[in-house]
Amino acid sequence: MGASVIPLGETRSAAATKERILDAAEALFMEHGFEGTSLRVITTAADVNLASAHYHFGSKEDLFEAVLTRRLDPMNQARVRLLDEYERAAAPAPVSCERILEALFIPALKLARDPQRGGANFLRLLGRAYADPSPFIRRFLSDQYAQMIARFKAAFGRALPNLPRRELSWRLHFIMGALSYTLAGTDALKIIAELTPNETDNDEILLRRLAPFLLAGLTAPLADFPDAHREGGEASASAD
Amino acid sequence: MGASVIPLGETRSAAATKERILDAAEALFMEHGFEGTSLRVITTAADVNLASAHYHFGSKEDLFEAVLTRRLDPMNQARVRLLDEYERAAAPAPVSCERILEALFIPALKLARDPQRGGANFLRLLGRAYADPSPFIRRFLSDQYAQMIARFKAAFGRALPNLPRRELSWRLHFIMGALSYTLAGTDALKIIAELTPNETDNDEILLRRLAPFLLAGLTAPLADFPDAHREGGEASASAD
DNA sequence: CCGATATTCAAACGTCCGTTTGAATCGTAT
DNA sequence: ATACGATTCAAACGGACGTTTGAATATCGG
Repeated sequence: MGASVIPLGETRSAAATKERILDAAEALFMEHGFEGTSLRVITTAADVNLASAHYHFGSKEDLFEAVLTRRLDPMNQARVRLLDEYERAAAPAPVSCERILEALFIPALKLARDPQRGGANFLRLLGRAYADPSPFIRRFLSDQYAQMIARFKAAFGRALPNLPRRELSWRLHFIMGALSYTLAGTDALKIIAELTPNETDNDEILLRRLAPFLLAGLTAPLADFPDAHREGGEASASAD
Repeated sequence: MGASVIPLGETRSAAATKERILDAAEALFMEHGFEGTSLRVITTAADVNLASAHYHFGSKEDLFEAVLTRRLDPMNQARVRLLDEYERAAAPAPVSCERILEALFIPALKLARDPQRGGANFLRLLGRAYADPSPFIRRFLSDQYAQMIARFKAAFGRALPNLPRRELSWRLHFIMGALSYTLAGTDALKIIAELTPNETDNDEILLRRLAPFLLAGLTAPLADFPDAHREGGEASASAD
């Protein structure tokens, strides 16, 4: 469980308070966003005194980062660990793209299906954090993801030796975009697409549909436009 | 220009005030989000009295919707119009997927490259609105997009007659996800992917990379798992 | 059991929020 | 020029915000 370890000089009940705050904050940040969630509603939901939040976490921003770190850090570590495993198993051959995508998705899937650990709630919060304007959130995510992204980019580079690094960067960017957007689960466009709610709630089905889609994009042949052989689409654009 | 039309009983300078407010709100909402932007900083930036915002728009939420509508409505109308054109030109054959994607992208491109109309700023704001938790934003986007999405889904259905409708819905969902995420341009993961800033700022290059990626995903062969016959990554990851 | 430390608590701090008000000013048709 | 509606303005409203304080309470090593 990992969370049952009580740091130096920290009371058992204090650790429980911290976790109750984190749990409430996770659910509420997910529901109303960072700016839209006050410490007062968080501490009320956690049945904890308002000042406790500052005592344990320092500030609202620090609390938000703690909420993200609690689950994001283990998830990204699991991703890298899984990729390591795959690479060891495949050596000296490179790991296939399918497998690399699996290493990216499976830890997210596991988290999503573990209701005791916040699960889907957290992934939706994470997906929203990607699009949050606050500078401190962006800085935080950069730091958290830098290692993992670099690791996976190297792996994809070995799996796709003929794909220029530049193009690979783009495609990895698109993959993370589709993934985070899908995990965020904003229901606005989902409903429009006439997907049954049951379908989009089940993250497993969702990601298993997403993986083949992304795999095809990742391995797509190189586009033939070196830069601008096509002139900027008039309305009646004769598109090739 | 379209914006120079002054509605009944509205003074010329009043129309200018409304537009100054909209411009300032667009830039600031993009920068700090809905909850993180106060009417006071908007009206200060617009060099307008605080009460004017309420006089012209009623409430902060109404102002936000007005900011979105001003550009989103024409863009989506242009998309449908362009698709109509392509269909008329191709009839009785169905329009190709490439063309349909073009109809989806070109109006966004045109908007992005028109600096006089807010351009890229607005697209980033839009991308963020997709992930915003506020219910009124979600409801608004649903209403705005319902028609256009249905229209494009039908076109894709004709272009890909062998793709089950259900699968098409998913893939359209992923497309909108990757598109909105990319347009949002959150720089956190961009920088990680080691893309030069110059590259991600140029929306044209960006979208022209995205289109082939999405096209490949859209036309990918059907995944072979009806539900769960796939044995996934065996390495400690029997993800069921 | 005691003393020190960790934690909780109610209350208050100053600030900013969205919104409202009522009077002053502007623009324009008569 | 005047009257009238449209618009701007400074000021204030009550309330919610993040944070701080200092006393009260719980916890635990000695």
